[in-house]
Amino acid sequence: MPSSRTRHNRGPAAASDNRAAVLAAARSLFADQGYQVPLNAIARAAGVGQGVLYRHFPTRLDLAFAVFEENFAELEALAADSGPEGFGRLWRRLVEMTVAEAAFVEMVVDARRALPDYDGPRRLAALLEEPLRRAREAGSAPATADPRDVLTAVRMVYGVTVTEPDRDHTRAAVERALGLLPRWFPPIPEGG
Amino acid sequence: MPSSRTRHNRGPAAASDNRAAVLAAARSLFADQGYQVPLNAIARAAGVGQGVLYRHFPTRLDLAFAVFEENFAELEALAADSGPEGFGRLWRRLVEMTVAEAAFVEMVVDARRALPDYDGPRRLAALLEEPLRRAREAGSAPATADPRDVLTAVRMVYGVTVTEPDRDHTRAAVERALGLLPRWFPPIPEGG
Amino acid sequence: MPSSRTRHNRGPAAASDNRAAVLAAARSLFADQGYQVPLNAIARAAGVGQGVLYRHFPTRLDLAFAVFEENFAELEALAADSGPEGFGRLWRRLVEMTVAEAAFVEMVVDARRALPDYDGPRRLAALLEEPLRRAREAGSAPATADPRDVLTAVRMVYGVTVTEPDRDHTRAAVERALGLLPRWFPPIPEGG
Amino acid sequence: MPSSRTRHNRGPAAASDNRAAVLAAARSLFADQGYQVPLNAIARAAGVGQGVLYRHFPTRLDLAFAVFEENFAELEALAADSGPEGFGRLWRRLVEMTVAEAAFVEMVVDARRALPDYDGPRRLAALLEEPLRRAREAGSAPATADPRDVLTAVRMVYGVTVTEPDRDHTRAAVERALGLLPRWFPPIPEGG
DNA sequence: AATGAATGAGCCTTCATTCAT
DNA sequence: CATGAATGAAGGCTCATTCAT
Repeated sequence: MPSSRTRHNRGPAAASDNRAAVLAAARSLFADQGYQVPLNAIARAAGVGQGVLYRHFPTRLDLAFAVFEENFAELEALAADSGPEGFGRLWRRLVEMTVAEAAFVEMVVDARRALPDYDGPRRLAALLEEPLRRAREAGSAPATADPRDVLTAVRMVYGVTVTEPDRDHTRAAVERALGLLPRWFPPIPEGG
Repeated sequence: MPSSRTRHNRGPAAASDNRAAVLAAARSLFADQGYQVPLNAIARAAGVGQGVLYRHFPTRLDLAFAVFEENFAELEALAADSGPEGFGRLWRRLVEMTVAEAAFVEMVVDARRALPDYDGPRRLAALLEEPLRRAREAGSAPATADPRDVLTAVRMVYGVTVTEPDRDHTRAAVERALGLLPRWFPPIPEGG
Repeated sequence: MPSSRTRHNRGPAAASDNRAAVLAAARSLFADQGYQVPLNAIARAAGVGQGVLYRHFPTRLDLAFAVFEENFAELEALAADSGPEGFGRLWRRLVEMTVAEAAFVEMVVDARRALPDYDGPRRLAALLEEPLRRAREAGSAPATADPRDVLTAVRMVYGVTVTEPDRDHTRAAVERALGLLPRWFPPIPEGG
Repeated sequence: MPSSRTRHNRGPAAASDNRAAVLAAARSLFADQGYQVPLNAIARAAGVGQGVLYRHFPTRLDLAFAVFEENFAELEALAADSGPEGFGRLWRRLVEMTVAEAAFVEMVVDARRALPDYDGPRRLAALLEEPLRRAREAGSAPATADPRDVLTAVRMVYGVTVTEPDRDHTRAAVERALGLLPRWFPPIPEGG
């Protein structure tokens, strides 16, 4: 009999619901408050106990991995796109993610520090390989263009994003930054 | 006779030594651990009590202002340099500072947030004005080159720096980033 | 196995015990040391960690509200008392509370400062209304007697209490003070 | 040769100036911020070093004694006043002091706690003796009126003063309190 | 398996008091 | 004697992590 004074323990069946709620809350708070947002704030926003968070995600990194796995998956899906526009779309999405979720980048940094053989950057490089090759073949990228350049450019955009105190100016700041990159990094379409 | 349990009070004459010790410790720890390093760690590293730090620098920003005022001064001195190479030197020094002391950039961000009329960015833009004008006249920068582009580029370099978990790779990562910027941003000379 | 270095985590079931322990410790220390007693002293006296105190009572005022809500409730119960003696009992209890728990008064002052629409004084005035009306009707209070007079008299008794350094003399000092008030404020019965 | 970097050490001749400056600052800050105002705030307001304050007044009590000795002296002068109005003036001045300088009362309390044979209250009682005797003889105070009643009444006024969060209402609150005291305590004249 | 409370270390800040010059 | 800096204890608050139920 559920106590009238405590929340319902909904049992094992709720586990995946809880996990999803934590992930959604984490994504939202990572985006709003950054990667270092207090974990208890995430649990609270998810409407679950602290224990649930730790059960599903023993460390902050585990949680961030799960949150941003979706980002990886989305990027990989986009990379599988065949057209000659593939690289452009991928780049634009990377920029959007960096702007909207700087925590994505911070997570990768944290992971590389904590887990020496974390493969995030390699995974990103790998998914960029083929679209970039096609761009080179199509002449929309120079022969020397390399996935590492793209990852570096993402880090550059990240730098502009996190040093902008006024969110209303972030887009303009990022546009100025993109303007400094080589032309083969397509700019963000207006209003995008 | 100084107590064996408390540190010696070296008297007011030590004030400037202590201030200098705090500044040195702060510079070192800002460089090593970033702008958000605990203030008590700085006091400890300087070999002074907490109170000394607060007496000299009531807030973290006051401390960072004092530490990085030297950076501003150095850059302004460099900017007063005449020759057509002025902008190149300034840019290289900005990059070095950003790499060695990412906290410099973080301080500016914090100041802009906390003190709406903080003039750091304007001061940087102002000192870039003249060297950049000369560079444009000498044809080593395009007519459209603007101090705001330079500040944006610094933020981009910052992004690369703080996302590099392995300090041994920072230089290579920054070089790759500089390679993506327009040619009028001179690269760092080898071994520099 | 609980560590020998850390206290036992008695689990959520202990929550209400802990809350009660904090309240009891707070009441005791408020009475002994006044409203400004360090919060960590309260946590220590309650045998709980700092966090527990902050979890249950995020601010000093929250804690004091909880402690002194009992006082309000007791006074309201007393006020519901019918007979013509109602006001006399209420007054005597108010005096006792003020003497034993000057922090009660200090809490109301703090609340008025921190929360402009704190209703403590209005609540006290309201509960006095009816008993005082009956006292006026019974001729034991003058027609002009007003709840505000009663609250003022409580503040006067408070003044005598907190300026008495020797607790053994507090009763005598308060009796002298009551002797200066109009007769419709019944004195404390001897030995009371 | 006075250093250009530190304030002038004005030598022994300045001692009494400094003492006076500290007293003036202390009176002002005691009145504004209460008896527990930080001592370094007093030194700062007086424009002297901490050491000066401690040299002249080793403890807070020593400082408060010196500040409020003037109050005692003023009251004693007033008490020497012969007319039948003597007590009334004395009482009004006591009330004014209590309202404007609650720290006066707090000092007496602190002194009684710290120095068991502090004679402040006796001194006050003594200076009240004669004026009160005259008032009794003139029929403006009852035969039972006693200096201890007056001191108690001061403590009552103090209670009203320190529990008033809004300084703009202090006068009204005190007037209500005076209205509850026996008639032989003359009220404050309007606008007084 | 979920709950949500407990713990305590850590950091921030203030201020009474001491003391070299 | 004055100066004014140094000290460090104290207290406030937060949050990562653990754990009884």
